Amino acid sequence: MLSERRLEVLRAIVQDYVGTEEPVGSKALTERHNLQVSPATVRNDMAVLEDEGYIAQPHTSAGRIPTDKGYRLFVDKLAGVKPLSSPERKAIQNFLEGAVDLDDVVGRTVRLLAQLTRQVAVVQYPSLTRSTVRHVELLSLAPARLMLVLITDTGRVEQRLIDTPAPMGEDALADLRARLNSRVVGQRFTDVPSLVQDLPEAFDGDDRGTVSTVLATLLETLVEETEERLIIGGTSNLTRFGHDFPLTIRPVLEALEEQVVLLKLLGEAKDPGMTVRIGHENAHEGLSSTSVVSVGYGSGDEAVAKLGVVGPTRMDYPGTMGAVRAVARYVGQILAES
Amino acid sequence: MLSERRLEVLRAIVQDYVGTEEPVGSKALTERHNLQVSPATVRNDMAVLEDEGYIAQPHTSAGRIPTDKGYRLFVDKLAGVKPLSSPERKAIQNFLEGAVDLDDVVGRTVRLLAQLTRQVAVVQYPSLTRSTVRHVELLSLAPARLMLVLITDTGRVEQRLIDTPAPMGEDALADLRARLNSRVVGQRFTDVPSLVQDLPEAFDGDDRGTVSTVLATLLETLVEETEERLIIGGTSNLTRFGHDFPLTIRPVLEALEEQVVLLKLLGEAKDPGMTVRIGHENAHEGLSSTSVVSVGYGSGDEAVAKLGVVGPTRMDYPGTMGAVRAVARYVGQILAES
DNA sequence: ATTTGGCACTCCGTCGGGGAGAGTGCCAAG
DNA sequence: CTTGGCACTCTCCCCGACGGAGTGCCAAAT
Repeated sequence: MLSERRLEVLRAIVQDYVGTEEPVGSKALTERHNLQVSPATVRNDMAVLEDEGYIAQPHTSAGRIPTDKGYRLFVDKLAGVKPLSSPERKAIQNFLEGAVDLDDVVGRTVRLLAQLTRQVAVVQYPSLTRSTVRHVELLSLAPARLMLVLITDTGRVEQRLIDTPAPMGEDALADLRARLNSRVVGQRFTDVPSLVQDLPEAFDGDDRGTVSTVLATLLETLVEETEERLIIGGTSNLTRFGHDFPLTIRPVLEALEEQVVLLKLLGEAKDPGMTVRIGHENAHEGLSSTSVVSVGYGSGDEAVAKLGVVGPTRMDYPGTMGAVRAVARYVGQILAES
Repeated sequence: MLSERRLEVLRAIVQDYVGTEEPVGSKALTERHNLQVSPATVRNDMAVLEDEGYIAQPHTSAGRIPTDKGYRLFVDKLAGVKPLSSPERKAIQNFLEGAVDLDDVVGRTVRLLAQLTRQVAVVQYPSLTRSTVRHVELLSLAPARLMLVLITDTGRVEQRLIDTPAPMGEDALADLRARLNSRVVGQRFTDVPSLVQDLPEAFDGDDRGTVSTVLATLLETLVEETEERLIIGGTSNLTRFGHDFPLTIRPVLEALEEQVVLLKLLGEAKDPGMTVRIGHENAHEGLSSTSVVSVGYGSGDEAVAKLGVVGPTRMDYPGTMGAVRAVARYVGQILAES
């Protein structure tokens, strides 16, 4: 186990390196932080920290920089979550409250998060899987053509065109609409299949086939759209990445364009609370020099989706974590209200 | 007026510079293109071209590179639009045909365009202004709360929550729904206001106020959502920009994040056909070293939105223009079919 | 009048050497 | 275990030299 002072040295190294982006040496450390020891002592501690793999030196006779393992320890043991200032909180609330619909909420959130953290922000749309049904609507567009509209409690709307095997009368359609809604409104998406499977039996003749088609499309929509959407923002913050970034920034931009990668990234964070994945802890290779801070958010107690930021491993973890957590809370409030 | 050969020299300079990204000298030119003259002659021509402002040299005794004016002449007079190869066309068609809904079409288009041109692609959603109404739906969510759903002929769906001054009966609601649809279905969005303004008169008492509220929201949606949406893709291609790109790439990324800027950019291209804006021709400062190639697309004869690419002024104009035009055509076809 | 070869000149990019500076590791003393 | 001292190692930066590519101009040729 590392002694108290050595942990303190590690904390100081992380803080300085995050601030200056330059390897930090023993002398500078003793000056900037009032460790009550001499540079020589710090050097000894650094040697130990390096042996243990928490810090490294880019070249012999350069200062030290934290390794992924060092950041991990810093995040787990040494750093708290920095609460936002009260003006910041106000700004968040004001900014989010102007939103008119779900798209707008998500759009504002991603911009807000990018601005607050000065990093790349990622916001996942509220998942259908954990949502409930607010309403199902069936519209007759043409004799044998229906449109199915699905509205969720988070305000998301999905629509599908259905070509039916046979035309369906207005009465039967109204009947189906009513039966459908009475069964599924307020229910979770995952429960819908079992709730509607016997519906065709209430209809006769051609209508029975039509109802089956409609239900098939509905279930298909539930499955397909479980494939989640997300949006990103603040990519221009990547240019703040470092001096060497031609090589660094490219794979990151590529990874960010692959929604699949991002979804997996967010999905891997099992912890319902905040998750921080540092450098190589991210499975994706292009993100091996970035850290991802993510957290679930939702309209109620339960998380319906995730949001987070992607930035260089050398980031201000306490501040970033504070911003991410605060934004998630406020978005949750907004969603609950609407 | 420039002589035939001088134009030929300019063309050669543009082509070489686009290929090599390096200033091109007189000797290399005569070797690579079989101009039937000596380097010395080419040097004289270059001096003239430089006087006229078509080319410039980064430093004395370096080769020449085209200026914005040079590219402009190249695009207007010297270069055609390079048609895509037949496998490319096939690939486009296959890739776009798998799309299931409008979001998917637009998403696939932007990825396709980015991949094809290896540049940043921008695709605007079909505009509501020039669309027609396919259906309007009103749902009762709660006693005094309605949801308005608007479906366009391009498959776009907009929804709005409405808090009404008083509850409305199911019958009155059905009546309103029927009247509304009979008036506006198939009509252009711009014509809707005049077509519905007298609708409240058909209702009595509380309902009249409710109807007015609904119509107000409908008209508001038409106006607000005329503010167009767009998506971009292929930002990682920016890393191909040049060697000096830390400074170049930043303002471009920032501009791309400002949807307003992009919309204005596309909007400024008045020509219904293809428009190429080169370097400083773009009003936005951050885009002064980029060119924008854009074209309208639509489901019928008329353009309903635009798409295009943003890349360095040093780009392969014929190839890019060919790809942009081809993609626009195929997307138009897909939209017309659905 | 235009084209061509020749030639001197300019300027960039690169490479190697020489400090200066920062930081380390180690050692011996406190 | 801590501290001061000291020699050592690297990096970074500046400088000057050099090679090369390309130009501009001129005088001769077509």
